[in-house]
Amino acid sequence: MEAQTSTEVAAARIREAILSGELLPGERLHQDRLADMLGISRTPLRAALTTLSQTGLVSYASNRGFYVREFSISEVSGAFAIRAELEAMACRLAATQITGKDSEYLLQLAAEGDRLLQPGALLPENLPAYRQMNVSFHTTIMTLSGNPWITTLVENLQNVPIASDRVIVWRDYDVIKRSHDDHHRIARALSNRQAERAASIMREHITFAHEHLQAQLALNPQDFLRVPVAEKPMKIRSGSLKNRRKTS
Amino acid sequence: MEAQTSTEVAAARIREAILSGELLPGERLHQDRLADMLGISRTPLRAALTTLSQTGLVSYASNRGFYVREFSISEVSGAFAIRAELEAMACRLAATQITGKDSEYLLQLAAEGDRLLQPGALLPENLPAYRQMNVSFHTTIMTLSGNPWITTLVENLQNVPIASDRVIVWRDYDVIKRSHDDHHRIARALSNRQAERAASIMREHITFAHEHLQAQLALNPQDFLRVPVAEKPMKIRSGSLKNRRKTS
DNA sequence: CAAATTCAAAATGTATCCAAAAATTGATTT
DNA sequence: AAATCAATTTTTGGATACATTTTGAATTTG
Repeated sequence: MEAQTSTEVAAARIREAILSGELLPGERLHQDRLADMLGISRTPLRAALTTLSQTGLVSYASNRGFYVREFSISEVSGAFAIRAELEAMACRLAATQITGKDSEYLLQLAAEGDRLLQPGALLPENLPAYRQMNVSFHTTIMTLSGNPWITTLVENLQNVPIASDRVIVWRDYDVIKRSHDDHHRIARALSNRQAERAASIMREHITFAHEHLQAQLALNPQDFLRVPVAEKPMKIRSGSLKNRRKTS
Repeated sequence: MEAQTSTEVAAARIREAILSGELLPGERLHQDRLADMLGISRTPLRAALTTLSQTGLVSYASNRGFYVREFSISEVSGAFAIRAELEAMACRLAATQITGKDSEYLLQLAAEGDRLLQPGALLPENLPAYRQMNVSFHTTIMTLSGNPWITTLVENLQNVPIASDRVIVWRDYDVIKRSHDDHHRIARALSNRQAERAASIMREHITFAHEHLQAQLALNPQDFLRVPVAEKPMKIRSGSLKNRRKTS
């Protein structure tokens, strides 16, 4: 088990709390209270908040403290647009230098997706696995691009709550099926070193995901208020992050 | 004059020290020493280092401290490649929504460049002004794109020491002249809403800058060991950041 | 003699305390 | 009654003290 400093734990915990909607956009992050809730002192808490403020999840004003950052619709859209461009670029680069082993891995991920979609629907119990497969597929390609900045920058963009590829609208089977078919085509195009083709499919893949998400957001906003992301609960003490006060 | 917290001052000071080469890549950043050098305690210093580690200038390992981050050649190249792509994208987006006033400003910046290059060379005393004009030109276009992420992400890439657009190889007049001619063409293309044309020129503009910089780096590496960036010296106490020890 | 081990010194991580700034409250004035 | 201002409270920023981890050199052991 690797050693984790309480700053890192706090940062991860707060990050999850924000992405999951436990802490709402615009909400003030009182240092005393938060530190108390997490059971740590203000020093590591402030370090964690400083980290998060640089990654963009938290905003900060000197002498006024930290807030959960608010994202405008245009920022969310913008994040998708850049992701589409960067991941298309990743495809272009990856296609020129992909090895047989790499293609095999991508095709394997696609096959795993097939398996998870076999029932003719994305079952709730298969959602985490599918999500994991999806993340792996995208990050693998970005890694294969050979340009580490793509991974880094896209990671930044994932911090925009709704634009995260951890969000999957899993109710609409047809859309998922088609999206997964994109994965197959991308994997094949990369295997065949069809750079521009892979890039095009990827661009459309992400652009459509954006469009679809926006449509869903307009229809069922409540589904996105609390995005289910908690893979590993990462519990520090017991109880929720909110509604805890000093006991002394 | 706006209030600045000592954390912010320290971050700015260390940032400059790294970009200017005063602190060398890979160098260990001892907290006690650095704090002492800057005349502050470790608390704000650590906050500053945390900030810098998130922006990518400083690397960090838990319980092992902070280091000046080392960049591989491939990372520097990668940063340029992404910049080329993102700024080309900015051109594409800006072209569709540019106003007369915006074009006028870009053309004005180009005209200022003409004025600075009038002598038939980029004189050392004109270098800061030219650099400023160059930065303004690029950031203006990114702002006009309407996608704030472009500016944010490119700013991240600027933290890669050599890939910063504050670096201008000002000795080679022909190259600068041609590069500045690109600016004119980009400004005109944007004014005429020629999106793809503007994007193409911008991509080549940055790609060539990279190529030229690499060639220069191979020829005269010493020119890049200490990149002259200090516009505002930002002196905290007197003396250099290095070679100071506790006096007690 | 080399590798492993131990233990002290040094450096990092965290808690607590103090100072400075901002927010709030209440009184006062218009 | 609304606005203004001063005093109080709250909250943030920074310094110091303490705890934990790492490091490195001396010592031991095979």
